[in-house]
Amino acid sequence: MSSPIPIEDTIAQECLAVRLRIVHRVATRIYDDALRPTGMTISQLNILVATALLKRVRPAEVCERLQMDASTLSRNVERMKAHGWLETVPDEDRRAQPLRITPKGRRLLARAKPAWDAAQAQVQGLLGAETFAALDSAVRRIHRSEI
Amino acid sequence: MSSPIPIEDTIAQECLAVRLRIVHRVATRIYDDALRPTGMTISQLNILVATALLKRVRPAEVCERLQMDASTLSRNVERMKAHGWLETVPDEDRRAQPLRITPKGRRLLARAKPAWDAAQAQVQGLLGAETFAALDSAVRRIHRSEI
DNA sequence: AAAATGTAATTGTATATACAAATAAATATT
DNA sequence: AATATTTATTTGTATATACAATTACATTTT
Repeated sequence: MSSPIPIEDTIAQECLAVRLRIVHRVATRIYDDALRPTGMTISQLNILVATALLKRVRPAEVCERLQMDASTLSRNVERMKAHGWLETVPDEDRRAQPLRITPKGRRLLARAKPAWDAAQAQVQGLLGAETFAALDSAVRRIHRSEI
Repeated sequence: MSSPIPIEDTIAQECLAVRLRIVHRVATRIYDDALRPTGMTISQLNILVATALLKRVRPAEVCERLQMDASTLSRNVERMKAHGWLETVPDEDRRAQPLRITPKGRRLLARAKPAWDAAQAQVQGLLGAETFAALDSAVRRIHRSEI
């Protein structure tokens, strides 16, 4: 006669979310600390990188890539435009507000690179090599499944 | 003569943070969607589980386990107390405000279990088996390194 | 014992996030 | 062509998060 396992034991032992969220908090803290002297956060750096990479990109495509709600991106872009790091360019479809990185944004990116290097190395050490591969394949699966 | 690789290419190809944050957003969406009928979020469920597991726990210990800032936990607990899911019990050290799950909180936990099961299965499928192991060992490393 | 230091938690303020609703413009339907 | 539907983005509102400062209490130092 064994007593049933309490719900909290099962969830604590198996929950993916709690582990993912812990790692997310720790990593965000490390990147944000490193980036603080640049005035940018890791969330904003990821948006800046996506924009620089795609040259000229609609908010909706950044949302798709980063799996971010459009309203979240909108507020982040608002702050980044206020800093002069991003700008909006006209589009044939007048609903669209394509984004482009500004020269000031490019300079910020160059200045932030060493801070990113340091944070990346620190988080890599904390998470272990297998974690990058796991996250990368998870992201690929997410992007494939959203077709 | 090869041109240098642009900063945005390097960061996009290697950044742990962007991958972690994408997976975090997707997983949070799935758990929160599943839990919505219960009135609880996955962040709150994780706090409820930690409290139930430890019977009677100081906020500072929950913060340590979940790697959450004390002010963040304070606001979350505030909401959960307003719902009647958690309560504060007295402590010898009068600075401390130990937490305990209420009977209402226990009933919520039981009611939320099937929703958690469904979300957990869905996220497991999306992230793949190797991801749980990677995250779990990362969390263990984080907890060990914070001694 | 008084003063200084340390610790636990909360409060002020800001960013990050998402859902729901609104707005504006393009496309499809009748 | 007028109406309906869809699409792109923003705005309203709420939770999640953290840093800095504050409050209240405990411990250590003098």
